[in-house]
Amino acid sequence: MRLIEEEHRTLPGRLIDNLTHAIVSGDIPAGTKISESELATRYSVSRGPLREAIRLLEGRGLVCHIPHAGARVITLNRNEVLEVYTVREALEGMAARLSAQHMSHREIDELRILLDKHEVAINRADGREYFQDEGDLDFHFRIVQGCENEKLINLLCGELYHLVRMYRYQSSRIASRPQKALAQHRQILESIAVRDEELAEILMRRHISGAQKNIGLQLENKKGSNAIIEEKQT
Amino acid sequence: MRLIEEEHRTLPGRLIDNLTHAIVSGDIPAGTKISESELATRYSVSRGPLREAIRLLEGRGLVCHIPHAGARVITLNRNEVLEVYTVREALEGMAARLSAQHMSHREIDELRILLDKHEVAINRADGREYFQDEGDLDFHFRIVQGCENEKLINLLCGELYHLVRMYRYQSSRIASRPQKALAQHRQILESIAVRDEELAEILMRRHISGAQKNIGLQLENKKGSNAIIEEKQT
DNA sequence: TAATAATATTTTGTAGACAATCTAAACTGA
DNA sequence: TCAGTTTAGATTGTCTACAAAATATTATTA
Repeated sequence: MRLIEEEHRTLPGRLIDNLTHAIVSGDIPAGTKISESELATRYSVSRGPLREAIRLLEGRGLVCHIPHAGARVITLNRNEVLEVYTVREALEGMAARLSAQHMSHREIDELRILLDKHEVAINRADGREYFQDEGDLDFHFRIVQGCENEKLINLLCGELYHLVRMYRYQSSRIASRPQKALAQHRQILESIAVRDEELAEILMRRHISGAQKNIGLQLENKKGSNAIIEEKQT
Repeated sequence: MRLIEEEHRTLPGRLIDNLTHAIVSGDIPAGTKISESELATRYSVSRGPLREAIRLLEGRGLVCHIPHAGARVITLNRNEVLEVYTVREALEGMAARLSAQHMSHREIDELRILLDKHEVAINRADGREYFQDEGDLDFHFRIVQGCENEKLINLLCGELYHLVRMYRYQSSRIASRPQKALAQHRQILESIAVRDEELAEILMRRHISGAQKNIGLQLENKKGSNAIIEEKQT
């Protein structure tokens, strides 16, 4: 695994992208210790730029660093996953409200088309959950993009998005109920279409809160399984 | 200005604290270019640890970095300040809701005492706005602490808190209306005391939304004054 | 054999030197 | 005088080497 050879960028920049991707996609699993020397040789760079990249990731909260002991990919236990969803509820609720104010008719129409595609995918029943999950992210992603609040977009599409993806890869797949989620997406979109901010926010919050409950139940049993995973592929 | 000489910590760690404080307190004003060599000599460290600290701050969003051109302290224009307040509204609203669920009677009583202190400070009319502003932050700070959601606490007391402080130092002082704010704080606290989550969230949101409006009006006139401040004390 | 102490090895922290890039100043030509 | 080019300076990017700390290993003793 070498660096994606982009033309002209700086080493820390490339490392940041590579590491971020590796972490959120699960290539470097949660809890893994990050060995500077090993990664340095793997990416064939010296430790300097690598340390900078790690520090940036630490600032973004993807990695936690203990002095003289090195950095580890963060681990989300059940409680922390639920916390993330609470934050999402607040933030995406607001995003939905703002999108109801700002989204163009064009964007709304495009979203309708997107949801239609999801429907056929689901009905074809080839719908491996993968599709629905990615579709879910996609829908939420677009709503967030529509809110026209840069700060909100960065938080949601940056940090929190990464955490949610990490969790999805980390945990065993969820038996989501695509039809239900799709129906809720439709409701949300229509409330945005008629510019009902209040309703848009409420529906979005209910939608995410429901997902949170499902996840809470699902993680109920395997309480012990969230211990830090050690030494697994540094 | 040298490093705060703490016993045993690592250089990047100390630099992070020093720089963060310098930035949010306005010692290094918004927009300032961050010169590696100068800061390195000022803090008497080599550029390595300094670069790490800067990268972490970049990850936290306090600093923005352009390859081969160096890092600058971020600047908030009017619109961005308002955006931050929108995010605060969503997040602190949720925090108030959670605090209504989780705060202990003891914490609530302590907050009542705090508000009493604010009242005498205001009535004595020695209330330089400083007191009220810090008091305001203090109140909000405690509500957030009471929500028992680590993620939420980190976002609010970390990133956003820094941005709000930065803005306060950056802009000319605000003619806030301490009495009105205090009354709202009292309302919020009482809704928490009776465990009315719904009301607590609504009141908190209204409170912050109001502050946002004030700031919007205040920044109305001096639209031009938000240009990036250049080269001023690197 | 088990627990503790001492040593060895690995890993992180820091500094300084060199290379690449950008900025700005000086120069040339019209 | 102004535009464009070239050169000089300063700044950022990267690497290697060394110091300090933590972890792992071995040795010693009860």
